[in-house]
Amino acid sequence: MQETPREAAGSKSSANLRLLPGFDELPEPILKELQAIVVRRSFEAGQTVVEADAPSRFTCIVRTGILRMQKDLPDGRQHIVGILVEGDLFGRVFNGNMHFSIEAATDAEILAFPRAAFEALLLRSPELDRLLLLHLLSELDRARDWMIILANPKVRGRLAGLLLLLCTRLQTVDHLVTVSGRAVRVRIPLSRPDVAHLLGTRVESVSRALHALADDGLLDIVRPDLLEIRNLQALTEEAGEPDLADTASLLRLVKAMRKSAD
Amino acid sequence: MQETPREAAGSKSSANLRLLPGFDELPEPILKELQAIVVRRSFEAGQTVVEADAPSRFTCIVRTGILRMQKDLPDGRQHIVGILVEGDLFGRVFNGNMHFSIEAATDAEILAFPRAAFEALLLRSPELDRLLLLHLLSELDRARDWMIILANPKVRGRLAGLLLLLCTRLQTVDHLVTVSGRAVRVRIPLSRPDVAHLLGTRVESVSRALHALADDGLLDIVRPDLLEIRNLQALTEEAGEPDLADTASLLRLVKAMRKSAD
DNA sequence: GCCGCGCATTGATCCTTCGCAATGCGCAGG
DNA sequence: CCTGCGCATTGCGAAGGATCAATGCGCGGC
Repeated sequence: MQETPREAAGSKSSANLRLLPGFDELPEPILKELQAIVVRRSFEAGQTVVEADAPSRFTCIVRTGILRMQKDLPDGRQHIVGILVEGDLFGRVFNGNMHFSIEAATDAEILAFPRAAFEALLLRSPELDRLLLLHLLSELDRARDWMIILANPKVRGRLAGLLLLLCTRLQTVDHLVTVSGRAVRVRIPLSRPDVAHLLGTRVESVSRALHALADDGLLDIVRPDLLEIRNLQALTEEAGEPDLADTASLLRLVKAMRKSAD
Repeated sequence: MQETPREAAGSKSSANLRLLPGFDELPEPILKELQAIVVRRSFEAGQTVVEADAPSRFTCIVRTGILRMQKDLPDGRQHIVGILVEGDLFGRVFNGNMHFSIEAATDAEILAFPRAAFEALLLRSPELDRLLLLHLLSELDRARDWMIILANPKVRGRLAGLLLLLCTRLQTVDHLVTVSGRAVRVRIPLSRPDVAHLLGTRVESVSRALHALADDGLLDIVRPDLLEIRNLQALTEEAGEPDLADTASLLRLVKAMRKSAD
């Protein structure tokens, strides 16, 4: 949030916090106070949202778009340690700064709460506090899922895992995951280099692994950034981790959408 | 905590909670209440502390020993997603269960707080709540550090990263990290298969990578589980991530101990 | 003291992936 | 329309790691 956003603080009223996941259960007065301190900020794809190790002056929620958390290595390379989508929360509270930078992977809009005010609110509202706690817990779960994906020795397996994770992670984001017939269609909001960094490999290997999966009929490559997963089951086995991403919920999604299509 | 510990609940009074990191700042009455509900439990190396996905009935703190968090894969393999040392906190609060199991890597003693009572206390004590929050944040940082290590394409680099992480992580544990002359001596509380799982590779590769580092003079292998790191700097470069583990604090440790040895 | 077992290491071979170079494709600017 | 640029893909030789098998080592049981 240290970077100068293209659009300065937007209208404070237009952001309906109640629509954010979990926020509908906050008591009315707390919502009002949040509403009063929130600042809306826009970023273009590629812009830096937070500099690594910079004093973090805001706690933020992603309103639209996709952000990537990344660590810049001394040799110039960078490693992605996670992505943030609609409704995700980021920023420090109470201590320290973030050890990674955050960049906009797509055009994005952020709701920012000045840190001091947010912390004060945290102390007064157990509900908000618990919301944050639960968020951190699930973030931790996700980080561990990611670790398991990364520990897969084969690029193919890691890629399969990543695709599954993205599917479940992007479910809630409009137009990125859709079900067509008996297949799941996914728009990958990351470039090939991004994916390669994420998986600890190179673009070429990603390309090869992806096409290998396509050749084996597990998925179709509609466009470089648009995949159609034809065999979720096989992909899960490929990843070697069944409950990795919440595949169950994905399968439910598929069934539900297939049923409604009947 | 569902497993039957060899020794049943120990004496409640003998556990001095104030000695735990962070706990000395809790207000007296809260400490008293924690003291009242805590149960001490012992586990032998290899025993299961918590079953994955089992209803988690306790929130726990490691008192002595090392635990490993691991995910059991359907094909029988298992992946380690983290280790817990003295003072670390684990267990769910408010929702869900853990998606990984916890095993004792060494003989271990833990302090267990019944979940319901602990949660009630959390709601009444902002200090305890914040302690948990901060703990989760640093746990998240660690998970991300680990991700970066795992994303390293070369086994050698991942191993270097793991060693550094272990050094800083085990600093606080007696007799595991010591400084002798200009070298750091570290006892690895994990077996080779454990390390291999952790790094997403096999025992053979771990062995080869370790001996390669030894051949290059970065470290000495005193015993299979006892390493003497001779060149922290080079090891850090090998890992490709400078502030990965808190190497700075390690260097400070080295300097401090060297100075005191003069 | 001998044996068997678990663990770490070493060796040899095969497969995967890396790393570099070249090609193909879409797109914006001249 | 052509050109240059960015990105994805493909090909190929070389390096690294996986895999299987065999050897050493420490330790508890007999």
